[in-house]
Amino acid sequence: MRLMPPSSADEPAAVLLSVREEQRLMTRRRIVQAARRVFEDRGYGQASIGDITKAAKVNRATFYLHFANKAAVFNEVYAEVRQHQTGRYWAMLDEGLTAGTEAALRGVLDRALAWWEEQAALLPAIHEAMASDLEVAARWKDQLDELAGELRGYLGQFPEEERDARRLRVQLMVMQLDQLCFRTIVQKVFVIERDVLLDLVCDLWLDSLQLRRGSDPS
Amino acid sequence: MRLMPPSSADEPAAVLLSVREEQRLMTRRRIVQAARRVFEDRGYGQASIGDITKAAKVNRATFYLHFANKAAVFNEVYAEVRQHQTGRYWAMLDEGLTAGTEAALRGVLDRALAWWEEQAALLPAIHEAMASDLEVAARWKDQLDELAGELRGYLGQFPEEERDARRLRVQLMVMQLDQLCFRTIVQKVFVIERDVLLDLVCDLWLDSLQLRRGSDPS
Amino acid sequence: MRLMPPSSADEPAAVLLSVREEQRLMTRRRIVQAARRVFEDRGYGQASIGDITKAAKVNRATFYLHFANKAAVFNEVYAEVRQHQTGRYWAMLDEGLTAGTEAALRGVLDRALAWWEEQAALLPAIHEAMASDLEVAARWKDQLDELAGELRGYLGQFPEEERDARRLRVQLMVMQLDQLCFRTIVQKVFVIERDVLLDLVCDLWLDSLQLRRGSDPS
Amino acid sequence: MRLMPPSSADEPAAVLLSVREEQRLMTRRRIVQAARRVFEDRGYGQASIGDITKAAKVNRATFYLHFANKAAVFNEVYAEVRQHQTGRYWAMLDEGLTAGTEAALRGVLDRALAWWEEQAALLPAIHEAMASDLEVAARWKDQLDELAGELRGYLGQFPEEERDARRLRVQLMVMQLDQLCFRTIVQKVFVIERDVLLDLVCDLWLDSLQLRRGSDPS
DNA sequence: CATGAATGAGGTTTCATTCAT
DNA sequence: AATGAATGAAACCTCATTCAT
Repeated sequence: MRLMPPSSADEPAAVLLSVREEQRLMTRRRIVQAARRVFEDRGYGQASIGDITKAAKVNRATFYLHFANKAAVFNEVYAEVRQHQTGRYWAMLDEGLTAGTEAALRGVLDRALAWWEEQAALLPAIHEAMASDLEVAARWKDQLDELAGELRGYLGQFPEEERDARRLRVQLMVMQLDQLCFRTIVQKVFVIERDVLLDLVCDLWLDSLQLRRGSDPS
Repeated sequence: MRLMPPSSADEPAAVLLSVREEQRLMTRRRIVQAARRVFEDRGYGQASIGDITKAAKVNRATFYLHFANKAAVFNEVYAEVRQHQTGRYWAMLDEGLTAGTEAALRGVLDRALAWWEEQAALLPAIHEAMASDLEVAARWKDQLDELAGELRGYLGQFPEEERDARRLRVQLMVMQLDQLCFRTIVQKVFVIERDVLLDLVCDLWLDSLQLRRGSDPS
Repeated sequence: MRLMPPSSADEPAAVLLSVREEQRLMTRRRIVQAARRVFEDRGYGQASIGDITKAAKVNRATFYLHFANKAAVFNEVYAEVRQHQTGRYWAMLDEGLTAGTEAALRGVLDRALAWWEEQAALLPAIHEAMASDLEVAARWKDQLDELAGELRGYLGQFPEEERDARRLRVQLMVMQLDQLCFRTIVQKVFVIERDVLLDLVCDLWLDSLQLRRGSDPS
Repeated sequence: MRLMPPSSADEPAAVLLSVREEQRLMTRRRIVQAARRVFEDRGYGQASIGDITKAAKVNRATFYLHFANKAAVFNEVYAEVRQHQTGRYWAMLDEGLTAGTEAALRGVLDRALAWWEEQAALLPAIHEAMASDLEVAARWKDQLDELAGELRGYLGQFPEEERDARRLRVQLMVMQLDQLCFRTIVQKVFVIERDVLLDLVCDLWLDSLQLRRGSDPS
């Protein structure tokens, strides 16, 4: 599609992009950022492309130069969120589970809740998109699978034949946490204080994953 | 106003309705049933009122005579699903948990999966509506709370002060099951065989709810 | 249309009407009165039959039992207004013109303004109907012609051959007064104080109808 | 933004418009002209936007690109009519009144009648709109006020303190003429031959405005 | 590359009107 | 005589999308 990129683009960090290319990326960026704001304000279904282009101060037709449709921008917005999360989050979870102590687990879960609190604005849109758009749901599953890949420390503790079941369990617990956070933090349809919530979840994980309780003794 | 109904009308329960009333209810019923079909086919967001009235072979204006908008019919469709579920399902769950044996629990969860399999067609719409419509989400929460009310047998086993936490745990496990079923049975984004799924969930519940494992009697 | 009115109806005042007939008239009356209120509130075009039946607390279908359409009720409402006006108003005008003095004329015009002020609420609807409905416009012309019939005193002063032109002139002046009142009193698009308005019109009539000015001497 | 227009664009009056602009104006023009035809055929209230776009062979959405609603196009149509009238008409009236002779006045009024005859088709819509839409009524008042501004010749004949009253009188006579023309020429609810009408009006104006009758010289 | 203009396809809603009761 | 239910037509409006510039 690009005809004359004078040299290799997208390798390291600060390659020289042609002026055009740079403008193009900037516009794309503007659209993505505007889209995020719009999705936060209006959710997924209610957000129209008109809303997005208006927010980005870009012509509606320009949008179609960069994205095929609403789902496409949404995926880009969502990808950013996931990128931000994935690296740290999962690795941390592995550490916490490997340590296996209540304190470690609590730390991890506390961070998870914090992440939810930060992202609260965008999450209704994400849930909506996930419920209505199979493609988005598939991405979410990918993420759960990435998680599986990161659990090397934790899974290493178990004999080969148990690992699949263990991995699945953790995935289920994460899924449950997701739901819970969504209903309590985002939708507020479930009303529990943060501390109580944290205690509850922590206890539940300890039992469900059969981790040693409380005092990690000698 | 009614001149001639020679004897008591409208007392007990399944009384003679006036002809008018009956026709009216039939039309309403047709709309609700058609709506269900449409929601099953197209999900919530993509379903238009035109689709529904076309399916019900009823004039568009007639729809508005019975319902204020799409959300209103949806609520009626959803209410039917819940009614169908609630009575049996929760009571059964209470029994299973009270028995506390793996076999009993497995039986219950098997029934739950069966329910999900039956309802699979409508569930995408339900999830969509729940994600985008706070009111529908609130109904879902109500249902979880009804559940709590039915757990008399199970909760009775615990001392007063533990009950709240226990109740919450069960609710969380149900929530998790919901999610899991949705992703595996409905969206099929998670691929697990039914047996494996059942084993997994059963084990997880036993641990999470700290029920006695396997053979109880002997 | 009436099958069994036991005796002549509509002659004097208190003929015995059959019960049905009486109910019928009452309903009709309710509709007309409600219609008037609605026309006053919303004008002619914006008033819907639904508005009227809602205001009359009568079923929409009932409306069609009494009137063919909106124009039909409007005509009945309008007829009442005209009835109320015609008798006094025109006779008075004849007297004023016959007297021919400024004082007399001023009295008449003052009453005319008062009438406009009273009717202000309904007039926008009347004007609207008159502009869009030829039939209503025809009624208005009828009224102007009735006026002509009442001017016996005034026209009697002139020789036979002049009378037509004189009559026409008066009609034109009334028409002008109508317009003026509508713009000033009802639409308030023309802003003049009442006194100034009265002076102006009075002077204009004196000139236009060539009446003797001011002091009616000897 | 325009890079290459080598020399001055858009200065004087009938400049080169960009191709885009020109196309846009053409479309707008088509809509306005079609609207006029539709208003002539169906009046104001009965004319729908669908009628207009069908007549213009333009998509309904295109309409909304150019106008906010029916009232907006109507105002543009009406503005054209007024533009066409204003310049000549009022100036002519001033001349006629300044001359003050019956012949001159008759000439003016004859032209006025001719204007009404030309515009007859659109006038029902105009009256309708004026009756139901206060904004349109306000424009009509503006026009009467413009008239006032043009009467320099005529008003100059009177002492300062009389001018206001004189101006108002002329305005009233114009208003009356409007009404009369509407009822006779457009609605034909008043039936008078053109000559008789002209005589009548002419005489009436002479008296009302106290102009010298008939023979001017001597 | 970006844009203004135009389109077509729907969607929701409101009305006037007619039947069967 | 009065009504509740149903209808069909149409109105208005909004969106996603595509051209020509």
